[in-house]
Amino acid sequence: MAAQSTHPRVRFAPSPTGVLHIGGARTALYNWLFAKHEGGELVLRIEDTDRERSTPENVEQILDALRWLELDWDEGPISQAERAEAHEKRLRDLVESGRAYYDTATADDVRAYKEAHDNAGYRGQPAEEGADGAAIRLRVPDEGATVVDDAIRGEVRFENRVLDDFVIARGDGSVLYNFAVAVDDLEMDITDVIRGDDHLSNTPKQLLTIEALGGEPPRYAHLPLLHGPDGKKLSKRHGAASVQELREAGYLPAAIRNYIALLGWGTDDDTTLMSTEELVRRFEIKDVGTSSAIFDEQKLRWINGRFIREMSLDDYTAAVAEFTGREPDEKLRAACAIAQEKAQTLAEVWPLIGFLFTDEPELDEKAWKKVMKDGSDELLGASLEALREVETFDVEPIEEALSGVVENTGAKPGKVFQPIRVAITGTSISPGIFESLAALGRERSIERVERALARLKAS
RNA sequence: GGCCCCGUGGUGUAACGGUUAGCACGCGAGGUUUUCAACCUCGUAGCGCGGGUUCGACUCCCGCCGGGGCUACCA
Repeated sequence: MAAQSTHPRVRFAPSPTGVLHIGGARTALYNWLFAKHEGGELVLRIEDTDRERSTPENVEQILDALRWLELDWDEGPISQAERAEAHEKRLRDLVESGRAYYDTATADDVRAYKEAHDNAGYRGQPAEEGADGAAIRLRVPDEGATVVDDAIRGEVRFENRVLDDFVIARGDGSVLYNFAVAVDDLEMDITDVIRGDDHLSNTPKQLLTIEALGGEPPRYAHLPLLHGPDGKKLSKRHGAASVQELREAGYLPAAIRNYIALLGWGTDDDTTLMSTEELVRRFEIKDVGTSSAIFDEQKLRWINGRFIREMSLDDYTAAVAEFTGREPDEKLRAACAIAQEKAQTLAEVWPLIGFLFTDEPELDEKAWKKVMKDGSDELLGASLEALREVETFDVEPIEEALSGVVENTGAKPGKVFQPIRVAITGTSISPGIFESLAALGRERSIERVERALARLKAS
């Protein structure tokens, strides 16, 4: 096993498909939390031995998503291209030392071999060097076992006799992932690798490669995979499945960090809401669970709402400004002030305050029908009179005036307030009615109520 | 098929040989209330199945079932 280091070098390697999935985000977060908690450094390696997938644009999108999530790294991104020389050299070393050999066997050949040998691992016959299109395979020992000492699952044992001599380089000389990553981990002095469970079965290959190279392997930790609500692997079909989509849906980076940290890891004292600082302080890789989890957006919504309500007005205004592409000016700040308690996500804010930023709010006919009943015209008329007489158009005087209407008419508060709400916002859902009126201002409030009244009388 | 991992309410988790199986989201009811939220109270629902081991098993062992991963000259 790797030597204990007081200064861990942790590497993580998101797939550069252009989309940072929730699972990938969680892996990145755990790597980040681990590195911070242990006081080590985080190395970002791009898994781009597949050149078709990892276009520069895709890579940049992944980096963007990570930056937005506020997960920074100390070194990298390291790309395949800049490591090519090292890979070739190690490859040559292995062939020269006899630990790897040229082989022309096809996938069918390998299958046939296994069938003939009771599912034993494939063992090839070395071909002439440079034989046409020959790939290079690593020689796997026949005896013993390759054991992964996993920080989360404990020892996982793979019998060498069932492991194939696997291909480490293609016929054209280019190297394969399991070889490349093993060489990089070794040469870059990586001490800890935290990644998805789907790599557990690949780990013996990497272990064997490092062993053949005469190096010490890093410590591994394999995270259980994430699934969608149907228990299948999480994908776009399950709604928001990527960090980019979560961002568009109006979630806060800190809330996402809190939520996905809890997907597979929990505290011993039932704490749910945690600042990132607290996450860093409490995160222990050994406490990560072993069973796969299902991404549940409802709980994320709840956590996000809690984070929103705890933000300062300035931070909140800035977040809303960024999300809506507006200036975080006084006007927006005032609007945010009356809506902060109401929204679970940033996306829900604008529908609540948009009426303040338009001359004529869009009217929700359904809401109008539901609210404007018999007698609404009289109550609205009375409210209009009361509003006209308010001296200072602030929350308290407005409340006083409208409460007077409720008292004088003996109507239920809702009968008085809802028509006003629809009149000034166009909908039946809005921030507090007094706050909304005050924010809209005298002129516009009165004008809108007049307009509604006219429409009411006309019908 | 072979190899490997996993299995506590609908969801995320805690307890890990002895508790009325805890917490949170959700859901339901009530309260508060100018709408919607928020907030408060109460409630709902769980150890996949079958064998062992043990005085005692959610916890340990075995089998089964279920889910997932790998099994590429993909990553």
